[in-house]
Amino acid sequence: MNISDVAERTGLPVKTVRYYEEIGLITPARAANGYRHFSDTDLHSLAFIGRARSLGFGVEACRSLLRLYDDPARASADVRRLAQTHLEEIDRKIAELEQMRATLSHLVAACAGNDRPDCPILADLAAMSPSARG
Amino acid sequence: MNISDVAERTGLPVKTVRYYEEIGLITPARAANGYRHFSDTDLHSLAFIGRARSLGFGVEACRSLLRLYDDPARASADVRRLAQTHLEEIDRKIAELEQMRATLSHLVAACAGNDRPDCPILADLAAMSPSARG
DNA sequence: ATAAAGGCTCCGGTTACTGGAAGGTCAAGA
DNA sequence: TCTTGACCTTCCAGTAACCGGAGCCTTTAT
Repeated sequence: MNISDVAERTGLPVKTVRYYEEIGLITPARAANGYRHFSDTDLHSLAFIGRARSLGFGVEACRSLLRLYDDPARASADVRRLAQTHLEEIDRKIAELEQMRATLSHLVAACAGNDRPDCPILADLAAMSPSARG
Repeated sequence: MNISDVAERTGLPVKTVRYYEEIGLITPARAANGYRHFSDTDLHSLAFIGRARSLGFGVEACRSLLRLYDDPARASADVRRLAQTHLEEIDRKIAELEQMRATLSHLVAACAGNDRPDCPILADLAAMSPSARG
């Protein structure tokens, strides 16, 4: 299979597939003309990576997961630990975004949104903290 | 005030303050020796930016907000629109993370996390979609 | 024969900084 | 006066995970 075939079948952009090769996640064979030739294993790895990426794993975590997948002697505890760590990171991000959302939605609701200059949003941003006020 | 003073008072790293000058968010004066000299206005702008950044606004949005803040003839509707757009972006991100979280926590819960190789997490990642199975 | 489609590499840009190197400046103490 | 150490400066490189495009080669179809 050529690169556009695997791109279509994995849903990954062609550029991304080349990138994954560049960073050593996959190592497709090369045809005589220099074209990449993807095996079913390559295709499978790419699909695996794509799925992991869609769950928010970073590419280095994907590399680890792929290694674990390829290791018949792996311990599921290692996989679980990776996923657990990532899950905690997601929870942190959600909490941060929820915090922003709370403040922001409050401010948006308080803003008249008309042609007058008065604006609680700007007022909030401009309110200096004691330390900055000196 | 020198750069470390404003850094301390705004809570922003020195490097970040220099960066904000580089991209034109602030334009501090320079002393004869080349040192940046920050006015109260600069300090205030930096605090404003820091607060906006903490609400998740991108630096370009910060630039817009700062411009609006400096424009006495602004319409609060413009500010509100900016904040509303950002709020929607936050909601999109939260939804995406919640989706990841749901799948991931399900998988983590299903994984024994012992020294055996069987792992539902890897099984999920390895499950090929029909399009890829082709 | 030619043109479109697909492939290749390499370079630069994205976001918002961060770290570090090399070197000038300033205030305080011996 | 000299030195030490804390500041300050600029410039360069790197981070995450790609994306866009230039310039060039190969294959496929007409």
